[in-house]
Amino acid sequence: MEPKPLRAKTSGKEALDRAAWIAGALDIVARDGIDGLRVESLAKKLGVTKGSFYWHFKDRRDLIDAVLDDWRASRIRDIRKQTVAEPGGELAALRHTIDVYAAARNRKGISIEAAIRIWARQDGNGLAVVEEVDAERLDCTRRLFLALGLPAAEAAARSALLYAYVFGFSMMQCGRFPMDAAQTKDWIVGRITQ
Amino acid sequence: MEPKPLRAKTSGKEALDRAAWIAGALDIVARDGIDGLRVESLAKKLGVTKGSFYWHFKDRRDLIDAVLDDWRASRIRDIRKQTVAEPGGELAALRHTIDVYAAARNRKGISIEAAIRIWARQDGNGLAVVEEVDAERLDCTRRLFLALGLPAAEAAARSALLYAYVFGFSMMQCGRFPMDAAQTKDWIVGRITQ
DNA sequence: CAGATTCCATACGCAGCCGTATGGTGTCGA
DNA sequence: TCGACACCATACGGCTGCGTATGGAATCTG
Repeated sequence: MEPKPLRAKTSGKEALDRAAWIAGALDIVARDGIDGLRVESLAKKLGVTKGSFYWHFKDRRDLIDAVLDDWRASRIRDIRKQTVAEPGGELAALRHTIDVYAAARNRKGISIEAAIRIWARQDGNGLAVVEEVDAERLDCTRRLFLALGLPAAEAAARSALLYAYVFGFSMMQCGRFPMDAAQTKDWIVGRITQ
Repeated sequence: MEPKPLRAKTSGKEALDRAAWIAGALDIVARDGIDGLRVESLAKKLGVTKGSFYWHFKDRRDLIDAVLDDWRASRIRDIRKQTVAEPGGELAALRHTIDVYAAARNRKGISIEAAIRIWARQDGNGLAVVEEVDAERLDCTRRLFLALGLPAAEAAARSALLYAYVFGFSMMQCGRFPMDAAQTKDWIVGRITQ
């Protein structure tokens, strides 16, 4: 009954699907931003022409919305995965979350996030997506603080500080900072979580 | 002896100088980013044609560099102004700095900063400018913490937390957040400064 | 095997933008 | 009054990018 949309081509070249286009688009977004995401250059990067693109997508906006949906889903999936904690392991989970998100590694993810966030200032749909991700992230860390027994207001404040710090830190990773000193980081993590 | 380059035109229309072009450029950068800064659209916004632009600037890159220089100078001037403190007033100066920089107002300034920072990831000159501004801001707040008698490592860590928080907060001001609750803000400010 | 469907190439018109070349108008100094 | 210069308009060629129209090759279906 399933139409089985992905056909296993016997020839050497695999047919592209929307997921492949979105993956390629994310590479470009990380480097050039949403505005730098061009149909023809993306097609060239994938080794095809835009004739292929306009078969999979209605227009450029359709691609952008697909990228946005993909990003939202992956970001929500990730924050939920990073913030799972056994009872009693909430503090370790918080430290782990800060460590993962405020990392010099994951440059591509940071670039994508920054690009989407900047662009979303001028776009209603993008704005909604960013707000959903922000809300979920704040909620996940807030729940951990609540599980540690903190009062609601302090849990909200700590999660806000955590998120703002992590995001601000990652956004400033253009150049090497004195911020990446281990001693400084440890002090900050303690200040947020304890 | 001075060549007096700016002539007071007696006619109604004032002649444009580089400063006027830069000011107009900053408006566009705030809305569309550096990549959205186009010579012809900027000229249209200023009520002239690009014939005028190419008299004042060598090319589009020349304008961008001028915008960068202007932004760096104004940001360094501003952080120095906001962080002056009488002896004994360092804590108040720190609170004032957080209040000024992590404000929902000043949306244009935040947009400009974010746009420049994003764009600087792909540009050497922009990167250098951003790093200069970051270094100066970190240094200004660090000096305040040092004046409060904190040890050097903690002063550095606090200034890093302050900067990352303020910047992350301002970058997330797309939608309304639970972060702007007065109670939450007060808790965070205390956590950073005390 | 014949037709339908999937996936992509090619070609076209249109628009935006860059940088240059060139001409025009107003203002200044001698 | 007369160049000289500051400031800007107009016009041009070239490039990039969007979206569409159309054709073609490969695969699936009956």
